[in-house]
Amino acid sequence: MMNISQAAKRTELPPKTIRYYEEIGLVAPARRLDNGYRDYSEREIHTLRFVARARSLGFPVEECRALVALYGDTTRKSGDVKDIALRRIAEIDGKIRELESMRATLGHLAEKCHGDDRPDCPILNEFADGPGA
Amino acid sequence: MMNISQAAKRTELPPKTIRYYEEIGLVAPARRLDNGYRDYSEREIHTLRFVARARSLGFPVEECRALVALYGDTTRKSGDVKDIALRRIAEIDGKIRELESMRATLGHLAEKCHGDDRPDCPILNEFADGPGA
DNA sequence: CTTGACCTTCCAGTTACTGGAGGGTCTATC
DNA sequence: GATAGACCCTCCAGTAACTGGAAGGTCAAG
Repeated sequence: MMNISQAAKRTELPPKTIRYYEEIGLVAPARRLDNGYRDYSEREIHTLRFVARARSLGFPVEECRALVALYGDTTRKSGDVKDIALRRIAEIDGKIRELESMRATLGHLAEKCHGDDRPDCPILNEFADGPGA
Repeated sequence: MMNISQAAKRTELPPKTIRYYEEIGLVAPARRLDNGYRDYSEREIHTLRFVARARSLGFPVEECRALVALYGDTTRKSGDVKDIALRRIAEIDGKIRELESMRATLGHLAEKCHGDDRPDCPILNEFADGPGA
């Protein structure tokens, strides 16, 4: 008799998110009690946690779906899982590079800006006239 | 007589995006020709480029709105601009840290995974049983 | 028996576009 | 003048992954 808010506590996912994962078929529909309430077993908590961990590492929901399927497939090849992970790593690396480039540009600009009551502002100037103009 | 696709080339924004920015009031509505086509002047190209640069540095559209307003306000305080930039930098730093943490975890896991035809997979194991289980 | 905290479903909104349908316009060519 | 291809317009729907809220049923305590 574990209702959705208990499941939420155990998985650290909000109830809304659990319902959502069920709705999109990322996890199997929960058993229902006579009153219509969802009832969770350890098995489902386990799957929800699996998904929560994958999501927290940045895997998009569709890849979580694939990962859940691989997890349930005892004939899987670990190479398939690793491929997904490596692709994800490459994406993360790309995003980090992009953010670091933004961070560097913004850092330089902020340094050059007095940040006082006067209107003169190198940040706006660069936005207006382009890099290094 | 600069139509939207010319403006798109000059600003490196897709025509759809330019229309969108107009629709949400991020930029002023373009003048229209008799046939209903938008017609852009240098002034608008300038603003669109301003927005494009701010967006490329990761400022959300709403902050771009604020930045455009500050740009047009000759009585602005550069401190207000700098505040926005510093907040943005803090956000970027937070995202970078988050991504680096994901990256580290995934890197370790991928290293430990053979990535061959066998089903045994430390990545799935960790997703299933939690960190360090 | 009522209050408050649950639960349910369904709908709308978020961010910043992007794709596509349906339809008008312009330019060049036949 | 007709047609083709490349434009332009508007409006609607969809994306990712939820989140908030309304409307209404349920349950446990007092």
